[in-house]
Amino acid sequence: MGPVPTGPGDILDLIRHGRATTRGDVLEVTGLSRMTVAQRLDALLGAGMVVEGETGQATGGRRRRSLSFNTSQSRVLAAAVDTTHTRIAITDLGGAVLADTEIDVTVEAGPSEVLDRISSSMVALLDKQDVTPGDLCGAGLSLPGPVDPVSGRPSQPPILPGWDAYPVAEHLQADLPGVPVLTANDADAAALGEYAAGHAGARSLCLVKVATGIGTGIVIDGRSYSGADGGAGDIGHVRVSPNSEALCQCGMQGCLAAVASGRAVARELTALGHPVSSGRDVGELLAAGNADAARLTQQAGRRIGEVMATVVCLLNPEVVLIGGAMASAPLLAGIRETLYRIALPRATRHLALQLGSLGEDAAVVGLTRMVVDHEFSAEAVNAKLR
Amino acid sequence: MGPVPTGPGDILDLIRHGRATTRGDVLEVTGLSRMTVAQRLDALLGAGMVVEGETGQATGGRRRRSLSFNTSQSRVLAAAVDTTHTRIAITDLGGAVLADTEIDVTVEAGPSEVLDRISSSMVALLDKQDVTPGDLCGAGLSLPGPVDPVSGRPSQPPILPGWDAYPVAEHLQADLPGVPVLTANDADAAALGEYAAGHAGARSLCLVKVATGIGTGIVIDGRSYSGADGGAGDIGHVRVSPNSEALCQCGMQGCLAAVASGRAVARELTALGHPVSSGRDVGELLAAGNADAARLTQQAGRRIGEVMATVVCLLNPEVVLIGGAMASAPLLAGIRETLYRIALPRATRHLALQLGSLGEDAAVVGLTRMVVDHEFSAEAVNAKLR
DNA sequence: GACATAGGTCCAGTGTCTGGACAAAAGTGT
DNA sequence: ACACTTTTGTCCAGACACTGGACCTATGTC
Repeated sequence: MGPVPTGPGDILDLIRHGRATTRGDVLEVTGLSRMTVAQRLDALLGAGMVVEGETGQATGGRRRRSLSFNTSQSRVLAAAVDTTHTRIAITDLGGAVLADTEIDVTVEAGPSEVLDRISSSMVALLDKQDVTPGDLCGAGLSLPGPVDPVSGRPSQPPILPGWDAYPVAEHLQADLPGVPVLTANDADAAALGEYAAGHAGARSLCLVKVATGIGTGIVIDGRSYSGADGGAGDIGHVRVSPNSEALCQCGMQGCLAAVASGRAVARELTALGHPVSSGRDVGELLAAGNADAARLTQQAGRRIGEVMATVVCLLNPEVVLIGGAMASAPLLAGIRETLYRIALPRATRHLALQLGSLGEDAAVVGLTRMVVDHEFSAEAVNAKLR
Repeated sequence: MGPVPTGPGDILDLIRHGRATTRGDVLEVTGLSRMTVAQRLDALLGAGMVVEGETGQATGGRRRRSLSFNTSQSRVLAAAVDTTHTRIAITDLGGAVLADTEIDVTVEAGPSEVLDRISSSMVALLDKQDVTPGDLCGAGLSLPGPVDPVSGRPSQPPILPGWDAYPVAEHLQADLPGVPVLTANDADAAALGEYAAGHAGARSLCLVKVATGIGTGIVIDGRSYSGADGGAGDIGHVRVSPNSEALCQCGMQGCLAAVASGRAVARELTALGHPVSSGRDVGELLAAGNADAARLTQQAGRRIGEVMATVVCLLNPEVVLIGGAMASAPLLAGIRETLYRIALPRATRHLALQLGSLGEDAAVVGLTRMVVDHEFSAEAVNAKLR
């Protein structure tokens, strides 16, 4: 067995991560000979993994042709499952959404029924767009609960009854012959999406998803960190109000989620005469400019900021983003207010705290990135190309 | 430039991390031919990086000779700086302390004076043990404050006046010609030490250092995580008692460190007639079986447990260890009590929460590990051995 | 002493990468 | 139009490194 010193995959990695954008760059970065680089690029161009473009750089001679990852060589099918609805999308390999749909299905119906419904919607979406499973390089699914990083299965999820250790990927694979299926936690996927879309250089990024529940996703050095058994980022059940009587879904009292989640804000809004129930409903009121919703959401943000102060001190992230259905100016203002007051100045000094840029698409984009990172890793590509 | 497909360094990595302990293992894991493996091992054995041992495995034929990293091929000089004293040690490459000394020097004296004193003590210790700088493969120094992961210099330390961005490594290098000097935060170093000594397989480990101050070190996948600018793990200034009037060193009120650190406990003990001031003093009272110290330390543990609940929810670590001068049964009991009551059951279900096993040596062992990881990385070894 | 396992070494063959030379392509200037 | 520059493609002999089989030695057990 001949070894693969510097295979095409390694070159692709350089190109995908922007460390080389022309042939000259590849030559310089790898130190390989021109012959070898030409060979590698032949393979990559031949396989359609890389495409050439033109750069307008006028240097007094022939212009160098730019190299870039071919994001339209195939598609990714992504499904972002949330408690009451699921977003399904077909994306190109850069995370651009080519087609999407949304179905109303509550996770409480259990994995078998939910996944069947997702599966048939996926097939319908593929059909409608004239995409066959063969056009897909992978599929991804995110869940609103912890996912074991090794097995890829739900890991003792608090709000997904009957889902524990359910073989999610295997279930979907039945309708997607030959397509690898990856799974992740929704906040983790969203964090990876925001990382890929706008903060690809950041050493550490933290996304707070505020919707019906509250959770965070952590990206360190470009890789999702999900903890020993997938439970990392679960800040919804941190005790913030020891004396509060607000009962949380988890059965405890005083959880952050019990006083600051979409569910909690919805309850307060209902009491004020705006009958809503989910974080998404609150988001709609916010978008409509409802003053009560803005005030209560900002108040929730202040409580979330308390916990985020600890998170920021502990992780010292470069970027903190706010996502989820309730992501909005009032929420950001509330979080910012408490965070900057409570946390050590040194921890917030270089911190970028802002709203996520992808909105509802974050998880879908993150899933695409996961699939692409997996299917176009140096090893995978080296294995594919002889 | 000939590439290095699978250099000796890669083989050493396998051996160092216990993924191959015999020649047969190396053959199987790498898939290389016997000839090549023999060549690589010749190089490693010849350079003294690997030594052979005997295994008593009776398999009905010739016994396989075990391969192990040669921990006595050279030495590491480690200095663990704490607020009032510094521990200096010479270790072998496995982290075993061969000689050590301690000097009383307060960091408030400023970097130049402190490092001069450390430097001369280092030289004295080397002389006494007949070790020359040439026998060292590296040196490490840990500081009780954030260290920038890129520059290796103190990064806006709250309690190290005058140390900000001071070129620590360069200062020490003057007396250690040709010896690479690495720097780290003390809790990070201690976490890495405990990881190396007893939890080498853990995906994520968190060490809480409770001494005069409170901080944590985080190890993920065998590598220290210190955040965007070295500030990760700084939980001492998380607000736990919003209404407390206890003023913290940092100028704020209600910090964890203000109510649960060694300094806080010492103050309370002094009020009870035991005149002490540092976390170390408290540790001595604890060791002597003082009941007041035990009670107050356990009480401090309860407060620390509150914050650790958040930490555990956020990071979902596999192992949490208690270290620092106040590490003791009462402290552990206090932390355990609150943590298991407050945190989500799923987060603590598989959690190993215990006292660190290295005590005062943790940081020194961690520094050794840092140096060894750096100097005997696959790339470094491949570069050294042709 | 027969047999099993671990390990060393020789050697021809294979395949990959180098590095220099040369040429073509695609620009810019006079 | 012509010379010059920069980027890229291609040819080729030589240098290396690794394979994989054969054969041998060392060190065990039964």
